[in-house]
Amino acid sequence: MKNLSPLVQNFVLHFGEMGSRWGINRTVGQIYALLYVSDRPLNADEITDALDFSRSNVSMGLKELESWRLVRLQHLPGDRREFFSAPEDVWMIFKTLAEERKKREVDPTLSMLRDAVITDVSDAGDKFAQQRMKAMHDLIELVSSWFTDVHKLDQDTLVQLMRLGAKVQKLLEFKGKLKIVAGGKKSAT
Amino acid sequence: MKNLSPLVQNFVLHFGEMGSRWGINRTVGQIYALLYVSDRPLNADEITDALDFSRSNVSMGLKELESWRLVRLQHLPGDRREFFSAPEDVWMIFKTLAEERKKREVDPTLSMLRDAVITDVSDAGDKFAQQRMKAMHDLIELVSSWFTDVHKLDQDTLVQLMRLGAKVQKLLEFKGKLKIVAGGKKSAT
DNA sequence: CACAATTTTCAGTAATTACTGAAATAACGT
DNA sequence: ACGTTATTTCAGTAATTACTGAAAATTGTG
Repeated sequence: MKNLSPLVQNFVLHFGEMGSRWGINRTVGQIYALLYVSDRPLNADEITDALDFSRSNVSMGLKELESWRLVRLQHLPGDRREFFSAPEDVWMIFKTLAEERKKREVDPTLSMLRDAVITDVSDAGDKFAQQRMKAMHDLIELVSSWFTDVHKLDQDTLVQLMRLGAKVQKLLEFKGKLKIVAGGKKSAT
Repeated sequence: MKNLSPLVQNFVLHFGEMGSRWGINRTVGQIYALLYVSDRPLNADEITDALDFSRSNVSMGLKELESWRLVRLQHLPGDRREFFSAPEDVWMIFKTLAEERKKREVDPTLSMLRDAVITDVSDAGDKFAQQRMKAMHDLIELVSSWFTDVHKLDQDTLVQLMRLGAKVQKLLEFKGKLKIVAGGKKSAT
């Protein structure tokens, strides 16, 4: 790791370690971290140079980051090389990450569960297993469609909701009461 | 994989694959899946038998699942062996998982970022990097403290909130208006 | 189109992580 | 305390995943 300040080096190394706890490997994590804190787009050689692993590894790492939509490729005028940068908006990054993980991990599971619960089974053990799968399916579906829904909200609303935290309960209770008063027959569900 | 119905076998295999995308390895994923759909606690030998890998591997896998608080150990009267089961409440499972991941992945990152942003730096590049780290820190802190907060809500409230989805925006707008009317000086933040 | 610069691919190898079997330890009943 | 049964540990090995260097492919330029 050449030419990296201790501050950046530390950040990069941490992301390397963390990366390997997720599906992403160490070098990919480091490349992303480097791009994230860089004040300008970097080309593959600069990354190779800064992080000290092979040029081909950087190439593969960048490909992987592109598949996660976490880096943007751009060309600088009068320069033939490809430059990479990490989008600046942290909320956008968060959303992208959530979307990709959902696509790769949640959706396949959901579809497996959906198939499983509509299978005809006679065995008592299978019946029980199916109930359990249904419970899991319903939870995942609820949470993940909530996620998709909430993605549509603009950033300010999202921040407002987060800041509200557990106090959202009061708001929901209040909403319940409103419904009773307004609708008469509707209960506070 | 002996004595497993196709339904269960499929579920178990899927969890094995998925497990390896997370930090958890294939066998641990399979053990959990098996316990999750089982209608009674199982002992280590039964698991070994059903999944066809070594007794010692099962032992290690169970230890790992215990460290994630995803399985419960219990003793059956008149039986010396240890029996394991997966807690039934899916919301509880989800919360446990979120808590553990937060503890293992988010908290260390947060603490690294906190240290990084309070470091004194003079270099312009470092100053920029620090800004970026601050943005990341603030987002993670917001989301993760929201998580902690929301954990305290009872299940029904949580489900209600999720069902509301993007409509929560209306509620927040309404809340804003209320504040203006009631407080006079308070703005709808 | 030929050449130079850049990026990608991929077979081979290194490093890491997962798994096993045997031995050690622990838990219990007599 | 002894023997039996259950569980854990751990060194060795297998399997997987990550990384490299050299060669191939691609891209742009005169």
